Amino acid sequence: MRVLNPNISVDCVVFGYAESELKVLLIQRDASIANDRSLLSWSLPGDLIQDDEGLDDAAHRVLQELTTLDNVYLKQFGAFGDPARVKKPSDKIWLQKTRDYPEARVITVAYFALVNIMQFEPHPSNFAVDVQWLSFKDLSHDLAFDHEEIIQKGIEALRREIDVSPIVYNLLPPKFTLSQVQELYEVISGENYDKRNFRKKILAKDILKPLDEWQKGVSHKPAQLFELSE
Amino acid sequence: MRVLNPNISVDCVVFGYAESELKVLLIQRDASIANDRSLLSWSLPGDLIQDDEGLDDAAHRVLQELTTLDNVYLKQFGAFGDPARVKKPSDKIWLQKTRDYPEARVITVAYFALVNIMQFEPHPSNFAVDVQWLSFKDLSHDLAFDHEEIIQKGIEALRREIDVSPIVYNLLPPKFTLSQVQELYEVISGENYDKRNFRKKILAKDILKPLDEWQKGVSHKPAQLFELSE
DNA sequence: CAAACTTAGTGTAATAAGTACACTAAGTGC
DNA sequence: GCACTTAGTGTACTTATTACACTAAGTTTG
Repeated sequence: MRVLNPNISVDCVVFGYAESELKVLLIQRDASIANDRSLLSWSLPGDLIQDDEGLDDAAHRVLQELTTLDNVYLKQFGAFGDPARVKKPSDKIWLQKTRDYPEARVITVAYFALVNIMQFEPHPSNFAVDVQWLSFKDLSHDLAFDHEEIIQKGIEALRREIDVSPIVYNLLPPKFTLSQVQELYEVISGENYDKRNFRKKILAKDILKPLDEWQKGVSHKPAQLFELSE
Repeated sequence: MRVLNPNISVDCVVFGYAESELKVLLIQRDASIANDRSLLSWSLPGDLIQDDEGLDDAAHRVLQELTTLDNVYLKQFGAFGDPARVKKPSDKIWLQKTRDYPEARVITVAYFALVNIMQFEPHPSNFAVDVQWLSFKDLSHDLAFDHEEIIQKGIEALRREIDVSPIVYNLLPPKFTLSQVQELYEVISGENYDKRNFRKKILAKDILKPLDEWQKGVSHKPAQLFELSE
């Protein structure tokens, strides 16, 4: 039996990468409950946890329930508990319509995930009526609750991780070119790197395996493909 | 009016430094309630949050209430929410005796702090009957709840922070020698450094100001004292 | 009071890591 | 075949990291 804890939620900041841009997976909550289009603001996939599940489990479950995304790497990066997290009228109304204890103080534990947009096709389900990859750089300023702040902290956590763990390759297809890797690093860090130096550094890590395969269908010299070794 | 949220607590891992060792500030919970000495296990200073206070505020308040420590730098480093966090009989009894909802699922948001043992003299208060600095390296294995794991994660968070921010100086007295700094770094990281290289590195950061003062009362060449600039 | 002891304090050479920089190669489109 | 586009490569220079050993200034001891 499913008992939701009224005070604790999880939220997932799912990053994707396409068209040379970082994307964030956002959902639109079902507004039919209210017949009010202003409730159709974007929010992170997240929900209350169950009383008998772990935080990591809750994050996986919620992500699966709302977006059908399964089996992704999720990493906790912070808890957000400003008592004034819920101040927008649309958030209040939405809580009224959907929660058993709409006035409850809620803190949320935030996770980030990295997925390859092409491999994972999210679909809305449960109370999500739409799921979209939105460009990180032009996120609207009226996300639900404090989700804008959470996303901001999420990318900072991602930046801290980028040089110590190979997780960024989750954002790329299984076979990729070094230029793709470089562009991805540049998008995440907001800096530009020298091509030769970047390749030197990335190959020195010894985690990429060159393949006997080359890009196809590009109108210039095709690049060699690589994959993550192991 | 004070309304405690039954599901959310904060815990503080307060690090100190003395006798060349890292110490952790632990409290002993009041066992008189139960007349049972087995409840006298050590635990981190922590308690439920109030419904109308922020997480950071709660951490400061709780630390102040239990140890009288005030005005310390606290940094959030994780949320712990294993549904089986409470499994030791002594923890269960203690919750029964002290909490309005002893069976409630509780997740805790953990903070770490660094204080100079000489400058902050903690005293037990509220439900703490004793406060002690215990050596990190020989912490007993029967801390309350999952506090051992929290402390472990706390030191990992501290290690990540040590080279990017000057917070470690919170552990030292206002005036200190470079050898003290080195020893502190070694204790925290668990590694040994070359004296000359270490001094070069630490002085290159340009955050230490040499004073016209020297150690006194030591039976060897006295070392020059430094302070954190600004 | 001299010798032993303890920790402070200092520089240099060698190696490794990071940076700056420009041309040729291999495709496609016209 | 010429223009265009991105791939791919090496070297010199600068900066950071490492390894390493002796003298200095006190105290303690015999």
